[in-house]
Amino acid sequence: MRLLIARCTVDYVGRLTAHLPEAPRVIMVKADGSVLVHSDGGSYKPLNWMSPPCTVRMAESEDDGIDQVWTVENKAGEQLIVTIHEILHDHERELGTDPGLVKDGVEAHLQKLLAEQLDALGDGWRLIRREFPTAIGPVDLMCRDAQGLSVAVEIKRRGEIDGVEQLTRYLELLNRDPLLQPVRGVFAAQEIKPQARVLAEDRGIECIVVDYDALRGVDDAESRLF
Amino acid sequence: MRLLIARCTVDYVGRLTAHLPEAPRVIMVKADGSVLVHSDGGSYKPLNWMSPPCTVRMAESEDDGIDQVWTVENKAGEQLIVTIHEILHDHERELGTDPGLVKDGVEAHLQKLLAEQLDALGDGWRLIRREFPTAIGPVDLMCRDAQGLSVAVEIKRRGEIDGVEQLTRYLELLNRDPLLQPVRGVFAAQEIKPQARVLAEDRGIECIVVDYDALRGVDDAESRLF
DNA sequence: CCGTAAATGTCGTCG
DNA sequence: CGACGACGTTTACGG
Repeated sequence: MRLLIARCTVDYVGRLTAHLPEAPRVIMVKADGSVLVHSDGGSYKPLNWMSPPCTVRMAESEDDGIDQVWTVENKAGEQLIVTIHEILHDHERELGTDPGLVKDGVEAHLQKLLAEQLDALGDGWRLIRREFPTAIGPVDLMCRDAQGLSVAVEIKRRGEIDGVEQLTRYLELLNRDPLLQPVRGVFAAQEIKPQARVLAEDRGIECIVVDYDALRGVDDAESRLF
Repeated sequence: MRLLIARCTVDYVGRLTAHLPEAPRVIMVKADGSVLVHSDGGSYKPLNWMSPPCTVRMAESEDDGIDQVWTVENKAGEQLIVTIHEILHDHERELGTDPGLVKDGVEAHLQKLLAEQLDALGDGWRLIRREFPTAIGPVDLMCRDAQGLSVAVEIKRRGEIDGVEQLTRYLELLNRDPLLQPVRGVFAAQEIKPQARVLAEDRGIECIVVDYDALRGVDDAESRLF
């Protein structure tokens, strides 16, 4: 890991072309050769960057007002050209590999909790399987309701239009299967946007807002019993 | 801008919870209070972060093996807690505001070029308007073909399934308008994924792969004439 | 390696 | 401020 603060000009030529006029910025060079150029604001996204795997070629320059020119290139031939006018700070250190991030609360957990607590979706439901496979991708939960009819459940953290489209595609396909049809759809999310709800209900898809904390609470309570 | 290299533990509690075990990492504190925690590899996305606007509270610690505890919080109450065990490097510098990035080659440009060179889509077409407004959003290009029939064009850099869905929604709506219908659809992109092509053609939508460089070349040549 | 779906997506624009 | 679509989306996961 090398950290530079430098007055620099940066050009990217690849999927698009982008140019950064000269200004002081932070340049981060990671162990895998990737390069990030950050300004002193904005979000976590760098102004410009090159993702690994890539190679860095660093060349001194004789030109007036230019200290070095870095050419960072990946396999696809995309290039990031960093022209360094003046180095203001330069520090390098080995960090080693990171143990990595542990996450909780993403869609996968919501799916697991709902699979264990189907009553949050409907009374008397039975789980056929999670990640029920279809030709165009897996259905989050495939169930049978109390009447034994098929229900395809699409789970999202935030329910938006594309989630409804996704479920619609599944339903269209599943309803061609004589062993399953008729299959109805349920769109379950912690939050459902109004547009998504309108579209879903227009297509006969039921919307259910689920409470992650409540599901987790029940789960924890059950865990403590055993 | 403050750059730290430190052995640290990081916890995020907000839209999800996430934990980083102790390890040496780079911590970037920007002028707007945002904090990024980077490892020495991966891509431009930090392991953990807090986006602006947010506030940082830095507290010394008496605990054994803990130097400082930072609590970064945003308006929504999401928290990033950085526990610093040992500072390995620390540097701070004012960078000022960045002049910002200049881009070229994105979808807007492709749309402009196609609007000027409709013959790349079909002979004898007339442009009705770019960004043709509908209740559910603007259609990239609304045209009339040589027979005077309506054509809705959806433009993408990379043509994938959701682009086809988007165009399908527009067509469904537009075909209810007696002044326009029948409206056919054209899906134009620099690259069209096989699945997207199958879905589009299944719905009677024509797929056209456009050559950005060629369009730009013609455009440049025309520009030089005037 | 391709394809799909998720993301603490982020970022711009427009109402 | 919310909604919506683009993004050099990036990233993870499965066949």
